[in-house]
Amino acid sequence: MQETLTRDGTVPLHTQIAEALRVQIQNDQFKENLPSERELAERYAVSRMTVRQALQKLRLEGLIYNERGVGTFVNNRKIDVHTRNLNGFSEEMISLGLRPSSLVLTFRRELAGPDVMRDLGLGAGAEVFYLERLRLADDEPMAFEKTYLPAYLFPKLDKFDLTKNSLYRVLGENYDSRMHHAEEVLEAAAAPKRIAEQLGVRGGAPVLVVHRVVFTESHQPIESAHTIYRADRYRATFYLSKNA
Amino acid sequence: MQETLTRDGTVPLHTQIAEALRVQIQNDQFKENLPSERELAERYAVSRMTVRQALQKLRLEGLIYNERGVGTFVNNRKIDVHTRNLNGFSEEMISLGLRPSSLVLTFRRELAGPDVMRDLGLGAGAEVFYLERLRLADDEPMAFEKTYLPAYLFPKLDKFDLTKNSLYRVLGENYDSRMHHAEEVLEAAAAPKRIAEQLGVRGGAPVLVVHRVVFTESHQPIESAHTIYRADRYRATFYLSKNA
DNA sequence: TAGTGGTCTAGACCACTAT
DNA sequence: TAGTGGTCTAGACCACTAG
Repeated sequence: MQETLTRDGTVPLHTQIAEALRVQIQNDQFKENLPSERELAERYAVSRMTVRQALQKLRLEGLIYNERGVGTFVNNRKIDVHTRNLNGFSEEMISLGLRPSSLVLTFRRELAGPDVMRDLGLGAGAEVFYLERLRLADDEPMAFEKTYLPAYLFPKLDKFDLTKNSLYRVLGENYDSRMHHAEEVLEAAAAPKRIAEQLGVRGGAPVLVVHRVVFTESHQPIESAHTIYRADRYRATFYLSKNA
Repeated sequence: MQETLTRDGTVPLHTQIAEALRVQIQNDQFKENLPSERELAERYAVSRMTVRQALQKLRLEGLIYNERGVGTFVNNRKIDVHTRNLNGFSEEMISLGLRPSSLVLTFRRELAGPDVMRDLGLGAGAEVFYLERLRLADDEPMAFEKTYLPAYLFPKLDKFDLTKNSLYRVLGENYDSRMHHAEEVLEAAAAPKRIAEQLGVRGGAPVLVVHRVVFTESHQPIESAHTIYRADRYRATFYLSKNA
């Protein structure tokens, strides 16, 4: 069997192979063990190093693992890694089998505070867009989210309807600004009254606070966000590796 | 300048290069930008692919980042990534500049419960070692930790004094069992009374619960642990990447 | 012994950035 | 134009595992 890849240089071969394998894994095309690296190289008509690059990606997600001298195997634990969802709240909820929706509570331009200035690498007096959203999953409150974006990078951002459009899609399609990596700090807290009310929990109930700063490929910070999850509805899963 | 590496095959060249670069980065040997990949290849007398493997490791930790057509740069944000500390509590505390210590509260052999059986892939009736420790940083309670280990993998584990020896060191040196990767689930909770007392916080205070399952290279689970951190003392930092 | 993943080489071409 | 990182090739040898 010879699989064909797009070779016009727009999408790296290893990315295409990784995505193809991901689909096949999700559809249980492999019982447990994947074809050997040499066989995959032949199947996709690429070198073995290219196959290894594709497998490395899936390995770091915890989707597969290797045994020296034995082979490559599918990780049968059905983990849904938070890391994998560097695409935003909506995608993560969908992958969890939930229907996401949002309520925009606030959207305005304002002066950046000291923490936001530091996160986004801004100077004194810089302005940001401040977006406050209630995030729902299956129409039930899941998280309260405060997002800050540098105003100078996204002129006229307030012209977009963020009720209907994904923020990341707006940034990507209209400003050519795409997330590439991010820093996240997770901590536990007691819900302040105003946020507890929005989330539908009692004041002081435990919440998981995820503070995320998102960067482009050239390491420019484009977003600082605080997502306050209901502890009874959300847990964050990570996959750690000595190779990372 | 020609750097020499150990070439007896015991430690991969890319690992040695990564560690050498890590030290140089910590000592601010590079102002901001690293030498180019081609220059590093020459300096260490290896191929460029080997250098890239070393850099990939540091990139996934968030220690460095790349700009196409420009170069490789040190990430100046002083983040202390939780992922990097796949070595245990002690190492993580030291990297945070704190002095770690432990108090063993319980250490016994017992029948595995259903959750532990699932985590460790054990059958009904299997036994585990149960270890309960209070983890201190600078002599102040930081976390309460419950650890489960398959008894059949670690016979006579109870002969070791875990007050003085690192658990991971004991497993590595005496049972040749080394952690290679792990799954972690993080959630927020309210501290139950008994644990709150140990941690020195009021009952119901927010805590960050980290549930970790540790695997060897051949994907055998060797440990299931629940670490309950004081929310006022601990936050977990992660670095996420599209390449992972 | 045959097959596997882990490592490594010595090149190559590309798109991109800075000058 | 020169230099950079991103990608890819077509090999190679090794340690390891299974039969």
